[in-house]
Amino acid sequence: MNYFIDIILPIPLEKLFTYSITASEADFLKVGSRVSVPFGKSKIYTGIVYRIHTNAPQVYEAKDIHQILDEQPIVNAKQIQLWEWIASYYLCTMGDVMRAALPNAFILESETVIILNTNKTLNDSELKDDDFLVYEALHHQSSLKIHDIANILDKKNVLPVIKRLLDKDAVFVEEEIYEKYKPKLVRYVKLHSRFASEKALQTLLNDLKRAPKQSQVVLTLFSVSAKTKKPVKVSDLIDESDASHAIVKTLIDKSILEEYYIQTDRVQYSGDDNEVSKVLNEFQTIALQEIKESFKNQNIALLHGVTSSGKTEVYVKLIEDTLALGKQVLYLLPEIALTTQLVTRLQNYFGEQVAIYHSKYSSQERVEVWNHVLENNSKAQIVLGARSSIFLPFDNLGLIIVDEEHEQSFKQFDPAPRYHARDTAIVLANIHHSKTLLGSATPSLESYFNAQQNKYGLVEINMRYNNVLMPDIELVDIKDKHKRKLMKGHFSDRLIDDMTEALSEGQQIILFQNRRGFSPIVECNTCGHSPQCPNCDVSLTYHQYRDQLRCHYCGYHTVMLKNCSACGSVELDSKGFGTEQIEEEVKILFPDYKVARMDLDTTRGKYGYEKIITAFEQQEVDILVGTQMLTKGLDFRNVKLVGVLNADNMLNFPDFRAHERSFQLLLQVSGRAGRTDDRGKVLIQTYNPYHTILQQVSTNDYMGMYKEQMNERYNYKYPPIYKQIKITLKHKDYNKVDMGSIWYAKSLRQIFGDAILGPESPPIGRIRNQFHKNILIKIPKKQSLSKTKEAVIKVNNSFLSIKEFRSVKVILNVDNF
DNA sequence: AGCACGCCGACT
DNA sequence: GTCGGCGTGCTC
Repeated sequence: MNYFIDIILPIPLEKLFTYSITASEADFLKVGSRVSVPFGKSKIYTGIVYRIHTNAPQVYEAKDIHQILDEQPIVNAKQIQLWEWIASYYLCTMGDVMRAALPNAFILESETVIILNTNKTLNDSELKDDDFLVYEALHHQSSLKIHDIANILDKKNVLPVIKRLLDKDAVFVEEEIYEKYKPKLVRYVKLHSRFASEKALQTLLNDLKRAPKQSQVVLTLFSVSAKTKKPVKVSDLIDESDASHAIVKTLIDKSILEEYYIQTDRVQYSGDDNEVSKVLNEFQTIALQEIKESFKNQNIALLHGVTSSGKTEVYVKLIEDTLALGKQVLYLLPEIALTTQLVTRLQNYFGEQVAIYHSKYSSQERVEVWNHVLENNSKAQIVLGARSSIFLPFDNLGLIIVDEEHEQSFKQFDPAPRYHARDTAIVLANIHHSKTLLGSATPSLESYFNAQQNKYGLVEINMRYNNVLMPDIELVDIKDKHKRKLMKGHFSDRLIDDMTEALSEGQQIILFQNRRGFSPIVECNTCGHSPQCPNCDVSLTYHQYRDQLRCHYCGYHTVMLKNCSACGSVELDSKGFGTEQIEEEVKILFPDYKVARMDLDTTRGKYGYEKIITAFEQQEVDILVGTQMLTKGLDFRNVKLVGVLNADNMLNFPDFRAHERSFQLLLQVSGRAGRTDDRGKVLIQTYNPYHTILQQVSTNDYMGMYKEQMNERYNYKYPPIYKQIKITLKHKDYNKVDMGSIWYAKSLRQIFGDAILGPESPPIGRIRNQFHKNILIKIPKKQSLSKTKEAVIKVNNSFLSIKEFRSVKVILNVDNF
């Protein structure tokens, strides 16, 4: 009997690939294990076993596998089920899902190495210059990688050189693969076993009398191990005994000490004993009861609790209950909220049982978390993670919490799979027959709609913790202030007055400036020209801290120009205002107070974010100026005043969700104000104080916003009433995308009629030298989603089979919001 | 996606 | 004349 396996490869191809295996391999292998397989001419890839069977492929001969990489599967059946759902729902391949799901270190790829053939000596004159350089280099280094050779020759295409050397038998090539995950080893020492007896020890101590340093190290070793009753780390021993590495090394060389290694975790929790969870107040208790009640009949509940109503405490109780049942908990958060106080808080309650998983973790650290979850280790009973943690190998999830459920960062946009972690989490929970709790102070319309339709249970908390009052939100009409000359820069007299007052009372202030679409742009005062990005259709934005012009889309940057590139005039002015400019203005208005800025530029680096937060928490900073980041999961005690410098730019953003988003964002920032007993104050500056959204924000009227926005969604056929799929076509040649998108839209219209919008050029028509076109499909709720997708795939396949369009990149984005 | 093969313009 | 551009086709 011949055995075969179908495997998933991490490449965006629809097909699975079939390889041949031996009977004993068939016996050993399990679905979900990794194998490495030869793929194409020379490469070796990592694949996941999807199916083991005995049906030989008909039209080709299956290759043998290269190697089995795991003794036990690293992916379980439930995960494969989830992967399949993602691939079919979000219109991507299993390979795409695999790449997103596994930590990088699990995906091994081979690297070609070039080795000198020592049995053959070549005459230098037989070789070309480049060939000779490589040949020479190989005499010094036993092997070279393609990349090394490219460096030596300083050119990209080195394959012809290697080919010539191969033809001359001067070198071999080999494919090398190596395990990327390396366990972290820590060096320990103990006294060599030959001194186990009392007598031998005495002799040793006598012998060491003439080496005081060494003897001190040995004595320290005794005292440390007596005190801690644990193995002694070399690093601790050196610290304790005040000795050098050299002395320890001598002792090891003399076989007085013995070294050994223990594998440790890269991420360790080293907190104190766990705190007992807090007693809930009456509103929280009611909410908890209602959630439990709702879970009896429904699998999903939406917790709508105003800012600082203490949702976290409710979660903690639910987590405790789930753990008591011996089940795992997944707690999803937007990426940025993970670096903050909430993590510490949960660790205080649950200590070692909390594992954290997000993109700032190195690939090695992720493998460790993955393995802990896979083994259902006590160290990973609660996983606190960003969207990608839905891919961890859970086996018995009892509860998934999606906190800040409305956050758009749960949706992955760029590489496929373009999944929404909240929606995928619900599917994951179904697979595990577990419960899902969505939480937010400003739920997304789709979730609230689902709750209204009784698809989800709905629980509300309308009181803030400790009965703190909701902040007083006031709209400031800056059009009027401008008219009456009451503006200083971007600050109204009202805002300045309130700031002065708050500062004089020793309280802190947050100023919020949404940067999106409103960055400082340089404009020539003479001709009105503003410098554009050479690769994208956008104006460059000015960054003061480096005196640079930058493009936010492709990363292009250049030094600030001295003259206008169009007319040569020296009168260049920066228009618009970003956080940097606000910071400058605050410094001038309040020179006696300390200002800090928090945005993408200042939070770069692993701890950039924490540093600013801590400084603000410790009240080293009086005024914090920042972007969206400020809204996420932060809890400051002493903030009296929140100022929004301009609410209009986000309201006018061309997107059907702009109003919903603005509402959410403004209420979230407002929530930063007044978290202690003093009532907080929020000032929102706007040119348009009668805008309904702003009115709804100022009265905290979620229902009003919901009803009005839903009305619009009905009228204009937008989600959550209609489903939508966005199709983006990209190409560097404008005519090609243009013709392609017209063709594509036409074919779709033949099936869906006027449910098709476009093709349209997006507001920014060119990014990284690629022209974009968008087509939108609006799907009524009653229309079968799977049928629709089948039709889309059909159109897509015929599109790709047209020769002229083959080079056009097509992106299918399901639920592109 | 990568990678090889193959055909055409711009330089030592 | 070669180098290197990218269009095309294929991967068990």
